[in-house]
Amino acid sequence: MNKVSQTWNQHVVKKENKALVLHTIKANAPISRASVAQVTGLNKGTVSSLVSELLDEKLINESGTGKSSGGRRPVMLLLNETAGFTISIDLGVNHILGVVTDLQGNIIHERTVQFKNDDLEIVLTHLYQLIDELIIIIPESEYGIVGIGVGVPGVVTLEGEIQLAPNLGWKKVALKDILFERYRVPIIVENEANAGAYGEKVYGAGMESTELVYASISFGIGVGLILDGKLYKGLRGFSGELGHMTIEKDGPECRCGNKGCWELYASEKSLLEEAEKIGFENASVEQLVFAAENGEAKAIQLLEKLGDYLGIGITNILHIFNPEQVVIGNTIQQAAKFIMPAIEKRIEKNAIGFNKNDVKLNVAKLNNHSTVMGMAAFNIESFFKSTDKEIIPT
Amino acid sequence: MNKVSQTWNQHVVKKENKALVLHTIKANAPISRASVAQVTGLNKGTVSSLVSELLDEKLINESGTGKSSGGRRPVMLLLNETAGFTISIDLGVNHILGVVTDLQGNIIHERTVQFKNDDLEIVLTHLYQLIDELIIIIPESEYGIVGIGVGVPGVVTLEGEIQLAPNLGWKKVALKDILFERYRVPIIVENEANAGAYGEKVYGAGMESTELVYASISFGIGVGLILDGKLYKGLRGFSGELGHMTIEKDGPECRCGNKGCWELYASEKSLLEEAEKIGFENASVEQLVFAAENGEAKAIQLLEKLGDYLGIGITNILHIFNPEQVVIGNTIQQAAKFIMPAIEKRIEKNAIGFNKNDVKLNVAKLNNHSTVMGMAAFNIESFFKSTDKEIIPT
DNA sequence: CTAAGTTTGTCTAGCGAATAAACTAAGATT
DNA sequence: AATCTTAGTTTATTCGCTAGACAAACTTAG
Repeated sequence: MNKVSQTWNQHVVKKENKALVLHTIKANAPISRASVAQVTGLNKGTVSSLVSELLDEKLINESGTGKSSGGRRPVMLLLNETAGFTISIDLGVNHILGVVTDLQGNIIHERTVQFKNDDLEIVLTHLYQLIDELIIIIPESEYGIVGIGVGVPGVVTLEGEIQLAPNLGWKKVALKDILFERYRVPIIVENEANAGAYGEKVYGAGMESTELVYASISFGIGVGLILDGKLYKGLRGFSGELGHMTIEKDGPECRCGNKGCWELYASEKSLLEEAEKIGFENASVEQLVFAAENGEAKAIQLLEKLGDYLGIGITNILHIFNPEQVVIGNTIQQAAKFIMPAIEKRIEKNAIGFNKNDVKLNVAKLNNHSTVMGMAAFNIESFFKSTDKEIIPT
Repeated sequence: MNKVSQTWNQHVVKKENKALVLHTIKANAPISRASVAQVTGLNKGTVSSLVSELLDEKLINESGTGKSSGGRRPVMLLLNETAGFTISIDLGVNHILGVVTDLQGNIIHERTVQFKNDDLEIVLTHLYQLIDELIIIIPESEYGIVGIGVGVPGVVTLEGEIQLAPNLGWKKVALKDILFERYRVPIIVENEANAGAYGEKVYGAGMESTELVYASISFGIGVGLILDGKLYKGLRGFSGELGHMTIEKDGPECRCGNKGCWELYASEKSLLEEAEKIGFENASVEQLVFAAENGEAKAIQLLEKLGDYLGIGITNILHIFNPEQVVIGNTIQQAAKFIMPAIEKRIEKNAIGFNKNDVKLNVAKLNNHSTVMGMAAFNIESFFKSTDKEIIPT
């Protein structure tokens, strides 16, 4: 018989309590030791000693005294947000968006590259160049670059290998290993919709929600699932392929091999194809929205039809997950004014009352930064986990 | 600011370690103290003292000495499975299945009632009578009836209120309160598919799986989700309404208000309606299977078509969740021989490789006992949780 | 049959981490 | 100025785990 389970001992207790104190300071800064004790339920003395360790590790700072509430004035504590920095990247089909954030998720610097050719070697060159430029900008700090995170439009395994990125034309790219080889810092590679979901949960529209579904509507459709407050990835990391959920069982064949997939009706690609058919030649979403805003009926109809199709899939989502919130993100956001009412109308008409009553439907609050901020959140979370002392086994 | 979080202290450590020891004994019985220490990673002395407490609480028993492996012979430990009993019930549309189980999930006694009239008052009378009969049978024990659990074909809130049971014609029935009022023991009311999923996970086909989707195919379709090893219920408990997932966007209207719902194509109801159309008057699933087994082409075709429709929805499930296992349960199991190959064929043809490669597709191993055993598992788990000492807050 | 080695299970001492309570510090209130 | 309040530190105590010693009970080898 093999040793199998996590045992519980005082090391674990300390680790968890320390993380709790750190998280409390991060979330409520500036805050005094006394308030931390009250919020967490820990004893004042315990908090004092944990805080002193966190100060030693430069993870937090004292920031002068606060206001008295009738007695001695408190010493306020802050997260030392510049103790380290993340490099967080949204790798898209024809652009890369890269940011440097501090440990609080504040964007220190931002940079975008546009390109046409999606060949792996070429994109990697752009990526290296972008990362190298961001690295130069990062100020000196205690922990330096705590991680590089990349969100990609494709299927990513739990091990950070891109299995398939159809819109880039990539297969089996071990991006995590490639980047680690080059930069020797912790690397996280994650699906773009998963990252977007997490970004909206941590910094965006979903800060109050634990059950959140993020629908990334762009060229294709990807969905990120936050269930019970955590990103849900499935057995191998391939969950959330709702773009390839059949909504028309005898519909046309999708390139994925399935039939009548949602993204054949409700993606940017399908929108632009429909537009082409009725005379909008080579149009972009932006142009269609512009036309719609100028009152062009054909454009308005196109967008509303798209919203209706989106509503069909989102109704399914409500029935499947009973989420607290559904967030619509990625490039389609530009058309929010026209699609959101159509989505709501479809849900209102079709969804089961219990499942639609308490749900909030929102546009991504971080705009085109959902993915990049999700990657930042992954990086930061992973860094703080690594600062917990290792448990020494016997 | 309010006290908000669980703090970690040595009471929690002890509670968790004790639960770990108990669970290890439950899962590996008969087992010696030494082996428990090895398996859990806890110190021998710690195990000894926790075991002695568990013995005092009559939750476990010593059962004589085991075989020596070259030294002193071990004292084997067993779960005291008869320290208490559960009453677990599957409340169906025209029958009630009730069982008494011990704490290991062994069925001690079983009883079924059939009826035609689904009026609440009448069904409750049957239910009371059944429970009363089961109570009489339960032997004297340390903890007595540790809980009554009822699985119902309907939408159940987190608070155990039946919001709607369409096939029973019930609305807003606070069954949990009603039963507690009468029996004064812990009551659990849960959706039938959720219970079935849990039953298969704990005692059935899914014992090795942490990501399991259980599709209960009967008059309607309900789905239970085991994600990350736990039952996933969504924000209010209404997840898993995959029966009302649109698979034909312009399909006929469902009584739920949506269009082209999966259960309009792939449920027992739809099967029997189709059968009626081609001359099987007033047939049952059983009769159709009988006909198919006798080589009647029309019956075979009907069942295969049903399997094909099921395959469409299950393909969606694979894309949405990337599960480890999909289990088909409830009354449709009788037709497994004909529908399973059709389901597999559809998945093979339509599902994305990544999502179908590692998935296991199975028929419920507990047959028509999935729900009842799930309720037993809920009861037992809830009982063991309640035996953990309370953490005294300061 | 005996001596040596092995395994099980208990016991004791010690350690780490949390708590309670006393204490110091520094303000507000009357 | 005297007293009350609140913040933060220090000390003593408690609790649960671990290590290691030890006794009991068994196997194995000569």
